[in-house]
Amino acid sequence: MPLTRDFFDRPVVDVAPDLLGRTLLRNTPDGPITLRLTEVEAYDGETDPGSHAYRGRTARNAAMFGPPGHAYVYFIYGMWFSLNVVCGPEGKASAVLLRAGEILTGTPLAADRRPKARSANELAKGPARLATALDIDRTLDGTDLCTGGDAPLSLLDGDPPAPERVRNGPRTGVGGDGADHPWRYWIADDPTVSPYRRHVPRRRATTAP
DNA sequence: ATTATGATGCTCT
DNA sequence: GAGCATCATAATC
Repeated sequence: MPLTRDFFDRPVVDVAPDLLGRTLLRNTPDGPITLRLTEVEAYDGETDPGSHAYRGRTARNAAMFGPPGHAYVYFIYGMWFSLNVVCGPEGKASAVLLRAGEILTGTPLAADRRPKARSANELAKGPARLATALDIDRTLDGTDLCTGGDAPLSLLDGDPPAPERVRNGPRTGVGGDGADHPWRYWIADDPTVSPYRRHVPRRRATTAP
């Protein structure tokens, strides 16, 4: 069964841990892939400087201001996509970044898209890897994840972990004033959770003086 | 094990 | 122009 609109129409820090263990279903042109979520991060557009929506609505983040339960997909670092689920009431732009998971079915399809993965655990171990494995790009931005069935992308109820298995800590790669929030959630000891990396400010090579 | 760096282009100021 | 919610690879301990 798909998760309901009401599931996502709650504070983002409540929805995020509740997404662990849920099933993400991606119907690709070549067939379905399912994934069990093991790692997520919450971004609160109202109060959180780490959120893409903190400075207001733009063309890129428009989906975050729409109804809950829809996808927000963005392009990053010139080559990757990341998948989020919009949470909270329409107009309050919060979202959960889906960071990692365990591929349950359609593993050959995922492996074809991730030729550099050295094990099944690496197929979706990180937000860009997850998006690559599941063939997710900006054409899915704004799509409804509560439809189920043959929809291109949906979130189903799945198999949540026992509450004592849920861990939380600071978010990966988030610096500045948003770094303090312990809004990364993962399943303890799960081999598909990505390694934590602290934010490192980096500047591209400048042109010669 | 950790730390560094190139790739690559869009978005916002 | 500066920075980016990353990945893969290489260098070094």
